[in-house]
Amino acid sequence: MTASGAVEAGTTEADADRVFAALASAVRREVLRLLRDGGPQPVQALADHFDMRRPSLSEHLRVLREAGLVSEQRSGRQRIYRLEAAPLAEVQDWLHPYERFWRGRLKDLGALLDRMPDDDVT
Amino acid sequence: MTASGAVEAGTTEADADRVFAALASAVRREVLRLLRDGGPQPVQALADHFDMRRPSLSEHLRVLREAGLVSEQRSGRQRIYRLEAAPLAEVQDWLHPYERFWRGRLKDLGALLDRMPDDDVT
DNA sequence: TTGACCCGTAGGGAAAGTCCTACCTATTCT
DNA sequence: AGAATAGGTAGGACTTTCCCTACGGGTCAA
Repeated sequence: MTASGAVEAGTTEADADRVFAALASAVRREVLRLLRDGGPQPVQALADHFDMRRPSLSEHLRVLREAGLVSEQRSGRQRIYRLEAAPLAEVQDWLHPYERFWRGRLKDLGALLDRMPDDDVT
Repeated sequence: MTASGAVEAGTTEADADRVFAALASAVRREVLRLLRDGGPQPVQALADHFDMRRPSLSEHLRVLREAGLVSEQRSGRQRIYRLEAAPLAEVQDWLHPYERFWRGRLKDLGALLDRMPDDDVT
């Protein structure tokens, strides 16, 4: 009921924790970029881009997998990793309510309204 | 040249690390939501929403501050915290190149193209 | 000035993250 | 079958995070 369901509207806070934590690493973001620009790839092809032992990269891949950001498909003795962007779509959804804070001049209106709850701050 | 510059186009990987890491905590995301919906507030008002000692919340606020997600303004013996959404705008920018992976049927086209770089995966 | 209040910092302990070096399984080639 | 290849797991060292209890500095009210 967590990954195979149809729509799965409910994203828990723990899910969001995992996704943001997974993104909080330059190595893992680079892995996602490689999968985005280079398509699905086996581990070795990804590892070539990093100055790091393969077991360490394996752990990064595990973090990405548990966040739902990549999936693996076994093919012979290789594991093909593929980008799974659904969690990123949820990040974008999470972002929406904040948009008015940086969208053009609307920001000024928003900031003005936000200043009202307090009495005066000089 | 890091926080007060005009446009500051260059966002380093370390900056992104800090922003995503800051967002990887339900407590800190809730702080952002409180500032978004309730406007700028002093620490005590924020602390009332959490089952946590205030010094701990202070550390969370420091993490958010160092990520540029909030700013503080001293007012008497209070510190008014305000949402700073600029880093969130950069998160959205980071997200853009991934959009085609979840946008409608375009996803299928993208997935098809992504499958080509490899020879055969059966 | 004394005391109450707001809030940050210091330091400690438990847990988690990140890298490493072995080591293991599964698959393919000869 | 035996060797080589692909890649995950185990366990250790080091660092970071996150919570806590003290404690210190600035501000306001009496």
